[in-house]
Amino acid sequence: MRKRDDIKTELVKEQAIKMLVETGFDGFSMQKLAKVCNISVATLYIYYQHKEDLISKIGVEESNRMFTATLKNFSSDLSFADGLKLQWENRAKFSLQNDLSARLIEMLWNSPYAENIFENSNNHIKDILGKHLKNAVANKQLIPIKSFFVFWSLAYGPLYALIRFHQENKTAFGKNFKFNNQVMYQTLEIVLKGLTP
Amino acid sequence: MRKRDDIKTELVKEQAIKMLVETGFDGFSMQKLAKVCNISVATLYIYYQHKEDLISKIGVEESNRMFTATLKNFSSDLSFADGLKLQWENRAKFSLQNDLSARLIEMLWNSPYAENIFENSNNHIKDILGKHLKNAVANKQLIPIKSFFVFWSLAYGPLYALIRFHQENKTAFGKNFKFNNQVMYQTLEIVLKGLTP
DNA sequence: TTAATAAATGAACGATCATTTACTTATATT
DNA sequence: AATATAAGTAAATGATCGTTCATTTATTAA
Repeated sequence: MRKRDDIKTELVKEQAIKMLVETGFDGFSMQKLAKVCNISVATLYIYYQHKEDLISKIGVEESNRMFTATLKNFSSDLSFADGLKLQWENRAKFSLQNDLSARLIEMLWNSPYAENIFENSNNHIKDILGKHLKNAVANKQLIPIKSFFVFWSLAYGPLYALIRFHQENKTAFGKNFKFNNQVMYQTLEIVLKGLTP
Repeated sequence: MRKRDDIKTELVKEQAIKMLVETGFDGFSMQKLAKVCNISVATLYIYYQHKEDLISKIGVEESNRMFTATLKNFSSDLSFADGLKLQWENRAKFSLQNDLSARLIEMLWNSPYAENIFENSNNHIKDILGKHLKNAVANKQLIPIKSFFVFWSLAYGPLYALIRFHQENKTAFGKNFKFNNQVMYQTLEIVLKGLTP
């Protein structure tokens, strides 16, 4: 028996993410990935069954990292404002500190891979956020909202828009925009103004 | 001189969008596109210089269609609430009636193609929305917001989240969600609650 | 020290890729 | 009716694709 080289497997993940983000789904290939990692293509097929498996597995792993980071220290029993603030801070921190991962997740959401990757991973989140929403309405910290989706759009949509602007920094719409805490807290304040009774 | 077959060029655009959305950037190829359109690959190279040119040109065209549709009947002189409502309605209508185009635009935003496609197309929009924002603040129809990006995130972020849920309908997060006017107007109402003095 | 075994590889497979070339076809203008 | 010219094509180019296979290498357990 020989142990799998953890450094090599991590290198593969890291370089795969980099290549996918920088060159897109077209532009990414197994042979290029192997070359960049200085390993044999065949080694990739020891780690993963096929290309789709590689992309899917890495996608699942990265999005789980993001979900976990976003919910760090969160509890459905937190007051509505505190809970929302914590999640905004967590999510923003993750996106800033894991730029490539955040971009990859965004790419995967808008690709045919999404169906496999995000199939079940969201039930857990939905449960937790749904409970938080329910508590908040019951405690009159939040105006009555029946639809989870309406709630989500209002409570998190603006943050994701800000993060997107930041990611697009060098191109397109977000030119000259820099995300920082001041911008985030100002936005959050107005979101809370709308959502609280 | 022989005239270019408009029906054929439109068929190419339509099928290219369909293939890109349904099979992703990997999964799309010039040869497959030609076969689906029952034309020769070489014909594609009469219409477009190369693959990237094809994707970029179609992307520019579709996003211009979307921007134009979103701003239909809009004027910076409309009251803040009226202007916002109109844009929400326009944008929602476009996304529902042009599902594939809306999905393609979303894919392109999160791809390396974005830099070429959306390079300049946004200055116009930013001008118009910026003016509307300014007027609204001056007329005290809107709380004072300094940053255009903060404003955009709050005013449009929730709508785009709703549309995304609707697009993801069959997969992932948006399972069982159906976009309709009631949902849109309820969300808009709360957005306005936050944004108006 | 050795036997067992999984990790890792180099080299190859046929398929498909983007793109080009030499050629034919259709039509607008004369 | 003839000519010019762009549209359109069939077939091929070499490169690269995803994947496999026979073989070697490293390491664990005995």
